[in-house]
Amino acid sequence: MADYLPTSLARADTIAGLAKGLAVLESFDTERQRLNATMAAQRAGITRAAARRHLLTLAHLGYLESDGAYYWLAPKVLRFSGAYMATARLPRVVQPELHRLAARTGLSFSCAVRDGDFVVIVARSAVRESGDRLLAHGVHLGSRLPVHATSTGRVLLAALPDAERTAWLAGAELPRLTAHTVSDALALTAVLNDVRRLDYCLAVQEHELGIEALAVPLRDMRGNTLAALNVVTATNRMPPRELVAQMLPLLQEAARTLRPLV
Amino acid sequence: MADYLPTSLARADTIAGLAKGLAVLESFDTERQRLNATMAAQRAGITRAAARRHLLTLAHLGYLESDGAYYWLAPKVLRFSGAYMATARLPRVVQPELHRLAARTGLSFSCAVRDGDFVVIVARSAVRESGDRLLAHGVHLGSRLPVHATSTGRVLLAALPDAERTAWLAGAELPRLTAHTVSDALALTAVLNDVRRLDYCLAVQEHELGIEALAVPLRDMRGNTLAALNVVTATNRMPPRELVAQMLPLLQEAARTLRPLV
DNA sequence: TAAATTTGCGCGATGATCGCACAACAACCG
DNA sequence: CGGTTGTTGTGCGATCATCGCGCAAATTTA
Repeated sequence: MADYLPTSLARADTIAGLAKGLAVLESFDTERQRLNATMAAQRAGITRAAARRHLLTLAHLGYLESDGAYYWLAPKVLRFSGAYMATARLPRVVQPELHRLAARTGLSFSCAVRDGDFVVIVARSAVRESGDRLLAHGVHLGSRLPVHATSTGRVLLAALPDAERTAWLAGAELPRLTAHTVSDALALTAVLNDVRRLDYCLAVQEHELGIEALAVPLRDMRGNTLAALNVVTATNRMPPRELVAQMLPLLQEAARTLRPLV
Repeated sequence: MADYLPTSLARADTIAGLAKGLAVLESFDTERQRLNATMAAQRAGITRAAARRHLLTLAHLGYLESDGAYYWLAPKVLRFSGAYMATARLPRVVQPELHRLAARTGLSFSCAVRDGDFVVIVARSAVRESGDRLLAHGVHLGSRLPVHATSTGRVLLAALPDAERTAWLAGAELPRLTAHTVSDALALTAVLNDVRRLDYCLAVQEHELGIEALAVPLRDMRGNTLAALNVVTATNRMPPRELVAQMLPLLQEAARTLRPLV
């Protein structure tokens, strides 16, 4: 949804039509894959007539397909991720290292950055266990996972300046995703302090039952945290303690190797 | 450079701001990764002042990052591909089959659809040969490859109704990418007729030297060609004739298996 | 069949977007 | 070193694209 907060009033240079159109495009997500004008309007927070015009425009440009009444995402939207993946430095340098780690260990590795309340997967090397795809099988490039319940998200939150972290915590929702999710701001603060101290984060079954993950920050030479690297596995395949013992050194080494490159 | 059709602006019920904003966003590609207002303006075909406003809007919404003068794509653009991949039927059902093929053969398989002069990769299973990544290493999900010089592209062109094919050929550019690229409309017509007759396409070193690919159409139960499946390998690893002999049956079987699912 | 609800879309009013134009800055050079 | 030329940032009034109202058609419900 568009937020034109009056923080900086000089921001009159915004194209409303573009903001609305992207809000419409964003309202197609995992839950709502097919929308008509009415539904798109309420999801994007605009009027039905406006939603219709924006949907028609997006369909004409090829980003949506339509049967006349309903609209859904067209493959053309992949153009943006293709361009991002081809040009952005981060995924380009991180990807080979993730492949190396996956080949060496047989586990799945990802690299994520934060976007608001979510982390976005920008690189990933999933192991392909013939037959069973138990492991976070819905996680693609570009997947968005809640920042408070993921190892990568917490590493990225822990890297925020105190003021920013506090501000975020004040406005965050922290939904409980499993029985193990830390969904209380105070408890999460304590967790984040631990992450800062230890410089890694272990998240066991907080996002999905049976799944655990271990993340470390990826910093540049000036010490800015640019992203988080993590490894994901099933709890019944490797107990948490063993995960840390075996994988933390590998992740830290990868982060060190990548440091001059990112 | 690909001109973005001005016809879209002529159509009633189109939001000009949205069309321009997306043209601006599209002007970031592999060649031009960082743009300032002037460059974006000329690439998107709008005035500098307008480009500036649209860039600012996109940056505020989080789709672009900026240092004040230059702009580049932010990871948030992956949101669209994430949504597409999670919801679209085609990649969801095709992906596992591609993995199976790759695991069985040790070669790389893709699924592509057409978008204008390009094919868009919507699913892919690349083999990860430890160390050497000779194989079309720049091809990601969402990559766009020229339709006339790729096996998948030709399968998709061959499936067009005659009128549409002729119209496309009349306006197409057919750039020569290697010494082997068929870049003449008449010759391409002959190739496409062969593809129709054989119901597969072999493209040897037409897109990239040392690379060959074999594609078959993926049809639904009503006979509509929805996409193309292909396998890519190095010419020195498997001679063209052998590629067809060994891989064509597998691709055809995969297409048959997927037919009721797509 | 009628009533209730949803959807498609035309239309005139209005305010968002347009690009001109000028100032500030940078680069080049005679 | 000052003059000249090219580039960039952005304010401003005019204009035309966008707004959402509201009706009619389509669809659903009773």
